[in-house]
Amino acid sequence: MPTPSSPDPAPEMEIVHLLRAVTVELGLHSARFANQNGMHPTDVRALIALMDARRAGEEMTAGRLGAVLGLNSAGTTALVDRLEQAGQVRRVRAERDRRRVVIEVEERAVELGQAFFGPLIERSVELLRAYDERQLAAIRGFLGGVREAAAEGRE
Amino acid sequence: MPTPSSPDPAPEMEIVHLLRAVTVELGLHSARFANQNGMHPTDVRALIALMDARRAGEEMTAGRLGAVLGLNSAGTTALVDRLEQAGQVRRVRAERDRRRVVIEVEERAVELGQAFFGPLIERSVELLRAYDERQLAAIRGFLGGVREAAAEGRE
DNA sequence: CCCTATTATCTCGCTCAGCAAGATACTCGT
DNA sequence: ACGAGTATCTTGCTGAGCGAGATAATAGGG
Repeated sequence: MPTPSSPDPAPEMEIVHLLRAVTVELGLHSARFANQNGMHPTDVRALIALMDARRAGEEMTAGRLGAVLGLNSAGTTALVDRLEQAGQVRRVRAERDRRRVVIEVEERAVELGQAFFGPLIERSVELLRAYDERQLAAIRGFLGGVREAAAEGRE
Repeated sequence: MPTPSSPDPAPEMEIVHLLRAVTVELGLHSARFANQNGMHPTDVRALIALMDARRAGEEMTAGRLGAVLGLNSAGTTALVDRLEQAGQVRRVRAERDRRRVVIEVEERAVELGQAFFGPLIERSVELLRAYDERQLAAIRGFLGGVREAAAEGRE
């Protein structure tokens, strides 16, 4: 009898704990990337948000970036200052509305990120290739469902 | 043509991005828990580590906790001070080796955590119940594989 | 066309989490 | 019982992020 006092948890709990463990491990992985490049966790999150926006073809302004990261305006300015000084990002005043500052990632930062996260991403894609469409649908469904459940209650 | 300049990425990338999105969303979820209770992200991570240890039936000392969270000894002391003052944790000098300080979570913190994370966990278990054993094996395999890949290069 | 309300970013002063270095307290092998 | 080793705590400091408010640009009603 492994844990005699516990009320025999559902077998699904194993996967729930596994998902949590993965998020912890990915967080530590990002932290290593931050350390190696003299950055802070928030800087990494910012770069990820910026690259997501770029891939989606959307402009990322200082304000939107701060909102995504949960920073106020002062913190956002400091963050962009830091990233700009490190040469990972540049400020571009918007032509149309010159109050807005569009943040663009430098090619340098993109390459840095790919060099570090590339192997992990490749390994993940490899793992997925071993599964059939029904299994992939399950993975998609589970992850999407958890994301939705976690996103609930965001004001 | 959605993104004419991109080199047509593997369809598996969708799931990789989805996993990253889930980790971001879970991070924000934890941050909300921290905010609502006047805590900091590190405090939440500490409570999670403590409850994991408790479930595994292991003692968690100040030193081990600091190592898990990547804090040095000063930061660890400050962290435990904070949690103790908030009544979420108690210090217990070990009988055998009185240099060691075992950290135990107060029942109050466990209940707080279950009240907040319970619904999300329950929803996740529900999602999983919709899949057959072959699909669950795929989810386990993928998450476990990513965890292992991310854990590589941890000194 | 000006004047006001609104929006977007930045500046200033501060708080507090976490770090480096070292002090303190306890244990164990010889 | 003493010196090396281990676990935690103390001190002083750095810097990320916050609150409040300044600055700059736009949009709309008179």
